[in-house]
Amino acid sequence: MSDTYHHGNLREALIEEGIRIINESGEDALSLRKVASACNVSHAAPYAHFKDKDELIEAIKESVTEQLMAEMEDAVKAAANSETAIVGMGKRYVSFFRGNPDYFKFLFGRQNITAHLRIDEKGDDDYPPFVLLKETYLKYLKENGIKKSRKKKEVELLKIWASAHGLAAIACMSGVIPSFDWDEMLEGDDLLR
Amino acid sequence: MSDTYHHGNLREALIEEGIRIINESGEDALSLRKVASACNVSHAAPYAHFKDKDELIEAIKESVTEQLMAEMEDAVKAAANSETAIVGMGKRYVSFFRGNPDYFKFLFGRQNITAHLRIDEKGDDDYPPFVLLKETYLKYLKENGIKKSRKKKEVELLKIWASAHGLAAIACMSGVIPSFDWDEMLEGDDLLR
DNA sequence: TGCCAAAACTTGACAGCGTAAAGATTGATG
DNA sequence: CATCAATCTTTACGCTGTCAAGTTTTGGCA
Repeated sequence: MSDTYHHGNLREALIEEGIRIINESGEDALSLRKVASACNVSHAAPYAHFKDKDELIEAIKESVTEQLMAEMEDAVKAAANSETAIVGMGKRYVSFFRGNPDYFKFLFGRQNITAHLRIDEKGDDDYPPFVLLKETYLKYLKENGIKKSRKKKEVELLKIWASAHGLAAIACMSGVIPSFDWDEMLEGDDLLR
Repeated sequence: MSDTYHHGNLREALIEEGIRIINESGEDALSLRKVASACNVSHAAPYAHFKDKDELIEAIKESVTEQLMAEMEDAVKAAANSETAIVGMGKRYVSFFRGNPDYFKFLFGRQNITAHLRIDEKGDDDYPPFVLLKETYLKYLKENGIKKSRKKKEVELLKIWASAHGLAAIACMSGVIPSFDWDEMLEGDDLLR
């Protein structure tokens, strides 16, 4: 078959099939050999386009990130000013990943934390650090006689939790940026209240 | 050797060696066979204690989480009141993972985001969504003629970034908690400003 | 005490994986 | 038309997780 020996667009096809497999079965199911055979190509063919599996995965991540960027740029255009643009971007960022949880797991990890965010509920397998934070927050409200609606409480709890978890994610999973002084950032309490 | 055929404490030994390997070479280097041979035991011996590799990994995660919990509980005890306890826990949470980045990667993912948090710097391979957020934030400051110290700007930027990223992490990587209404939470702007 | 079932561990085997080397096929270029 | 580089196939290797069957040890019961 003269028209299939040279695939013509194998690089893009591999990325596409890779994304499809991740969406259908998660990252663990992604193997070079499966992607190759999904493209009707031998298991070693990808090596003409990618140095190794990591390079294919990197290309897939770039492709997914481009989709996310398109959404965020859209939010910026739709915003009346920069301030609302920031909030809009944040919302798009969160909702993009909420609509594609497998993408987030693929880009950033594979753990499934369980945490009952609802104030009046709890689960046996809740992530212990979160449970501790939640209990302490409720105690804080009680001690100081603070009355808030359920929603307000949950929002506030979630904000604290997201700040800490997000900061840890950024601090630990960022490449080395030597000039940034984390200790200086953390010495005050601004970041966490 | 009657005293080594039955290891006596293989389960704990496997967990310990697993943690050691992760600390030394990262999660990718963790294989059942390596952990087993590090315990001077055949490659199938772990199956007497763990159903499969995932179950060993789960046990290792539990062990690491216990270490983290000990630190957080320490912070609670050291705090004068619940309010400072919250801030203290957040700090411990972040600093625990900063001191053990491999633990965070192991627990939550394997991605290395690159993002120049310093206002006056940038890198070619910065995570695009972060770059967009940063640029928009700087534009917002300029448009409104807001003057702040470098540090204040960086703190504020980091807070916004951490909120969004942390929320996405929580929203996407949490187990299903049916009664929690994410849409209700996200419909207002409280969470992101 | 002696025995026996269950627990702990070994050995051997299998399919799937990533990857390297060598050869076949193709399209483009001179 | 000849040639060469790019692309793809074939073959092979070691490593992996897992299973099945056999061996050793332990603990408890007759």
